[in-house]
Amino acid sequence: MEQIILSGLQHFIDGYDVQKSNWMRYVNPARCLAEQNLVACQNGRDVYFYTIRPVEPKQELLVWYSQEFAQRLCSQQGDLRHSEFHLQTQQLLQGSVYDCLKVYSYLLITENSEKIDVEMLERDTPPDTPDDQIMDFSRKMDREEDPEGRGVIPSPQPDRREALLGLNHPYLSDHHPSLPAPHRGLPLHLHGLYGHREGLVSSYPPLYSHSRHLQPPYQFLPPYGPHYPRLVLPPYSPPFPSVIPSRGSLRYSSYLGTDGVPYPPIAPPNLLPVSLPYAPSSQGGLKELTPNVSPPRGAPATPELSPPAKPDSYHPSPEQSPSSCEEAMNLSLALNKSSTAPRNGPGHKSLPYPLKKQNGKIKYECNICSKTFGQLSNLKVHLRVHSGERPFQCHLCKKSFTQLAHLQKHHLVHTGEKPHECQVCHKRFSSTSNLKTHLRLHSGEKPYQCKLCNTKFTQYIHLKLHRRLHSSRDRPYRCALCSQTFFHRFSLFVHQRSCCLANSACPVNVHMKEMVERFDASQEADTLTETASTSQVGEAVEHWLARTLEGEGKEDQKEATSSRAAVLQLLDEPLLQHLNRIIRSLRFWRTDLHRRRSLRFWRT
DNA sequence: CTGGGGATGGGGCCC
DNA sequence: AGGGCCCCATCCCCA
Repeated sequence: MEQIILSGLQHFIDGYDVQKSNWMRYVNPARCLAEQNLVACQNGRDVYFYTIRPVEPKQELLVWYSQEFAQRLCSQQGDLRHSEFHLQTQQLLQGSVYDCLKVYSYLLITENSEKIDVEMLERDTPPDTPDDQIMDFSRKMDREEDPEGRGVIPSPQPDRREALLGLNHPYLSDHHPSLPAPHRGLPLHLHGLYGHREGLVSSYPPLYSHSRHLQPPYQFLPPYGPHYPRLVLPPYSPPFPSVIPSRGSLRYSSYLGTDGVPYPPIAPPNLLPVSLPYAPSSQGGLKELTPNVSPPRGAPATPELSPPAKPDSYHPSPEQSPSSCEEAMNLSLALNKSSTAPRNGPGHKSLPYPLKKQNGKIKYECNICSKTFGQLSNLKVHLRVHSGERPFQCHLCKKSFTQLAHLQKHHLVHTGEKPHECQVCHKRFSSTSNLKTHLRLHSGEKPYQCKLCNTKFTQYIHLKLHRRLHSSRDRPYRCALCSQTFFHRFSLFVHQRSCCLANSACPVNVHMKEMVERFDASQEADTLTETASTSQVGEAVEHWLARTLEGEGKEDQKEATSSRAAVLQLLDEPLLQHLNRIIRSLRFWRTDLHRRRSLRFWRT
């Protein structure tokens, strides 16, 4: 193969030169979609071919070129001023298989050359670079979205072979009306190589961009696990490397087999990476067809653009003879590897995530839920939540997990190991968090408190369950002005007199509303009948107030005492005056607390 | 209903 | 980049 540098393009792959080209020249275009057994995808400047079904010996390697690809091929025409392009286009029109492939490779790399070297940008962007100057392909996708808002560009679907090979094909025209302008000039990986009619779309960044949120990735990326046994690799480009099974999952089996692993011996043979949904390729495949040029496993079809293969880094040892599934996995791994290996020249890496800057630090944002992460690896682990990838499976119970650590923790279930001991009662726990929860029993700490009745709990879930009790009860007394409801008539009465008509935006009134609501839900209010006397209500309020103030800090006890005294003085007055004065007293006391910034009571 | 504990999910951070 | 550890949140089960 030869590599030339032209104006506006990076590389040119000549499939004619049998001395320099590799097995890629044996890949032919399929006559129909059903015929294809290879899928092509681009990663950086590398072109990869995946087998999507077993390839028998002597079987031709066939890849289907979509109409979308043909369209992009056309759209490039204006960009390629070099006469080489015209020559190739002419050859393409003649229907040469190799020429087709040749132009295919040509365009892949040419399009790629338009991209900014994001890795360099990521590395070199000064901290004060505005966000909008950071290359973000997902945003680009947003900007260039179909103006009509369609997530997928509809297009006619003639025979694709004809379309590509030029026999009456209408797509080798810049002026064809069906040519989706928004897709012109997009980096190839933003499209995928295949059209949408058969549901074949790229799972590359578009799926993870906000503009495509209507197409959640999991519908294209079935989660691994027992429910998805060895699915055929769908004919779209692979997801970005984070969704591809990580090397960690491969390592795990050997990792478990090594010494020093915190597992008892029973575990290792049973804990293996989960089966991947890649098509099992038959024995043979590429090797049978290209015995002299068989690439290293996982090598891209554009080897001169890729780092040399590192056999030791991901090839299983002989005793770990890879299954066909693992073969496919290794291909993915190599893809992953190649995307991160340093290479010369720009435009070999794309970002499947937007970059943000927060406090001068680069944040990696999830394209789906917009969560940001300080480290890319954290984002990649997070993305498994959306992709459904659960690469770590327990082979004892078939449960799978998104993180190795989770699997390790889970394994304690089978071993019965409880490595965390309470130093007080020596009870043992399998997790630190459960130990921490347990320690609250000894310390008496109950950090979760009900706002309404002040009941405290050691666990948040208990508070949540408790809250349901409040919400499940009927509140028959509704304020006609603000629709707030109460359990008790007198609560509604106080509410309407004290805080409903007042400026509700005033912080004092906001808290007064809370006060009334809390008293309404208190056990003191519950003990009162709806026909309770003034003094009975006043007494209940005082009692509730006193109890509420219990447990507050000593600094607050002073205010609590004086407040109780104020309440007690009011007990023998008529109810309305009674409560109003209580409220005024409380309001004053609360405002005073505000000033002193000791508001614990009011926040509870 | 409350409370205690087991199991798991997921993010942060460091190495 | 990935592993390891820690932490918090959550769900579930059961007494």
